Amino acid sequence: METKYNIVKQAIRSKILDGTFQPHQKINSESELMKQFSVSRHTVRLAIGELVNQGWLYREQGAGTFCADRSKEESLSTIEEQKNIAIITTYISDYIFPSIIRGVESYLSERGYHVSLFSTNNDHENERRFLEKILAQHFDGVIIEPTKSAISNPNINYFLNLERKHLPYIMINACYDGLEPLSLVVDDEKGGFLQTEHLIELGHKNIAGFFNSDDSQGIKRMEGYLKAHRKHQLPINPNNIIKYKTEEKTIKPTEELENLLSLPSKNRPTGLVCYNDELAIALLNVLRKKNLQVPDDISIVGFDNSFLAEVSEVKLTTIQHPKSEIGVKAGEIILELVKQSKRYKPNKAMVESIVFEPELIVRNSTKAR
Amino acid sequence: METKYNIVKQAIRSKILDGTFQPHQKINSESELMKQFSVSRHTVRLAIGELVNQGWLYREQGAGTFCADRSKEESLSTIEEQKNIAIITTYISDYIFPSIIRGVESYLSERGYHVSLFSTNNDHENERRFLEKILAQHFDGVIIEPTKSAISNPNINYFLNLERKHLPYIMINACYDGLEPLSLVVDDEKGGFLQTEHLIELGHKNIAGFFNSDDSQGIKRMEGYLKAHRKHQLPINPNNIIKYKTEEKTIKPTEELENLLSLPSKNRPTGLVCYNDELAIALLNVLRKKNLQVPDDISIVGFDNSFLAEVSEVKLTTIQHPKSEIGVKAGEIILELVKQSKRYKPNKAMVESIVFEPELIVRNSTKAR
DNA sequence: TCCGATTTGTTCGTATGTATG
DNA sequence: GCATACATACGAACAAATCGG
Repeated sequence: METKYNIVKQAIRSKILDGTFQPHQKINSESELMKQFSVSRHTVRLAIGELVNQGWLYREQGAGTFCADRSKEESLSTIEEQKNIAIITTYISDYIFPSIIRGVESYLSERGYHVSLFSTNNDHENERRFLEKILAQHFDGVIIEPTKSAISNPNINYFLNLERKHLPYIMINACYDGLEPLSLVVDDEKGGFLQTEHLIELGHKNIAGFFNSDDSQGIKRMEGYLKAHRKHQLPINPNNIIKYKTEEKTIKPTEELENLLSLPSKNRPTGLVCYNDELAIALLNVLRKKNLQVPDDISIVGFDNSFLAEVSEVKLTTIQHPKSEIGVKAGEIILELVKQSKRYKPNKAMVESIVFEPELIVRNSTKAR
Repeated sequence: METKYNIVKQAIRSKILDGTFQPHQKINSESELMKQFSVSRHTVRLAIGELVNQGWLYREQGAGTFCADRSKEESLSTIEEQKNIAIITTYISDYIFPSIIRGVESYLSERGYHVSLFSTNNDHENERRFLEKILAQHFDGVIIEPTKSAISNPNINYFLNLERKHLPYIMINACYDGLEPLSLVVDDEKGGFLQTEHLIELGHKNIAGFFNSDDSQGIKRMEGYLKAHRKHQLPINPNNIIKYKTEEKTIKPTEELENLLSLPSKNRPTGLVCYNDELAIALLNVLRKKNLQVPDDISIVGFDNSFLAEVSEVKLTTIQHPKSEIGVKAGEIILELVKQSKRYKPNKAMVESIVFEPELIVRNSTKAR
């Protein structure tokens, strides 16, 4: 689908969906589009022709081509309830997302709704594609887990367009800057704080922290790590803070840990604060290879209290994550918002963002020294 | 309305309306129409293009242009294509299903389709509810993982109804008796056979097998277990075969293992064949508590080669499961079926059921004795 | 009201790519 | 492998409608 006319077509469609072209607004003329895309007039006309046929545009000879107003048809089709909620996550199969999705699905399916699933694989381009699809088709609401929430988001226009179309959406796990939607998040800073303080209270003074720097969860957990150090007036060694991107997660943290372990023993960390349980398990593997005992030689704290925490011979000390509960709550809230938007009720402020309080789960991977 | 392309268009339309062109009949080719009306190819294409957009004709590259079957007003009333595939699984978050779902989603979303997710939690009543919803709304195809595939299915009528409505569906992992849909399954009997034979070839003579009896996978893996015993003329001790229902999975197998371990040492099994990796990990926990070493004291074989196999201190010997590959294949096949059903083509037998061949992955949880 | 620049509508020609049978 | 048929893309020309001055 990488034909020239399709490229032109999708580009125009995107500008409609992200709100650049408002209903009845004149779009670029054929000759302008020819220059912009370096294609022949025929190709431009083919692209526009299909969009006209699909009801996105209308043409007026001598005047120009205009963005159609789809709101009327849409309101017709939203009357017959679709009962369809979209959920966009970064990863489907990794780790805790299946639990969140299950929570959403179980709540919604009991109420006659169904869930359409979109996975961005942490790629903004995919996120954009899915938002376009959701805007173009009929969904009653959207639950979004932001992609790369730590960096600025190029798709903000689409979210604003969701608001313009009164399509309710909520965010889970994190939230983009510049948007103020309802959101369901864990207090990640406090989580990171609890992880670190636990080790400090056990007498550890040299604590390494491993944090994903792509999403805001990682950044906040790191801030909690720093806060705990400051509160207990423990000096922070910058070398003890390892930040990694998602793509590097299988290599960089383990390498960096090996570096830390090769230091002279007085400089070597005695405790590891991990971005999540998955990473904790990966680091545990490194420690095994080096014949280091957990928790006797080194303590390690995970995050999420996933099944991984109880799978190994060393049961992980970790932080509770709401997982499927967050999914159920997300289902509840989105349905309430859908109800409000259907009834055109001035919102009763019944629904509010929720911040889940993290909680330390102590198992066998940490020990006083 | 006396433009050339309009003349051509009306002429073709007339031939459809007066029955000269019957549904699915090939109409004159573009070059023939050029001669007939003495117009350029572009003009012919313009005329045909509009008729295609209005649903009078459909084109097939290389084959020709055909008269559409307008009797089905249903397909027309859903103006824009929904491109919506439903997937019904037993569990969303358990284990390997996320990988399968991810495979389906990644394949379909790249092709502009989206996936609606339904989870039965292994309950036929839910399965029925979802099938009703799918029949009532508009979906282009359905991927189903059967619920409790080992016992007879009360929802068979719904599947027959899917066929009546020409709604393509395929089954993954297992297949209901009495239906002959396309299906994607692992050769579970061979898998169970490989698990067991591996232990036999390592010199084990007393091998316990733990099988889920709800789904046909469990039954078939058990049959493979029996077959391996027979092939190697090893007597089968019925007490060594533990069958459990899904609801019992957290309790019964571990209890039964404890019973087996409390037997006098000569009757105690030295190898464990597990329904899947998840169970293997659960049994591994029991063995740890009893201070038994794997693989020195006892060998254990999993199934699925999931992430669980590599998470523990003992890396599991297990059987390869296609996981996300099965999802991708399911996506491929369902789209092919959708295409065929849309085009009303007699199926080209391009698509066939696939049986994935299992493969033994040897790691550290098994050892010769 | 008319003019001219702009914009879309119709039609032709040509060439190459790709799927089908 | 080959002819056929549709798909994509370039170029050119003139017609018809619109709009600002």
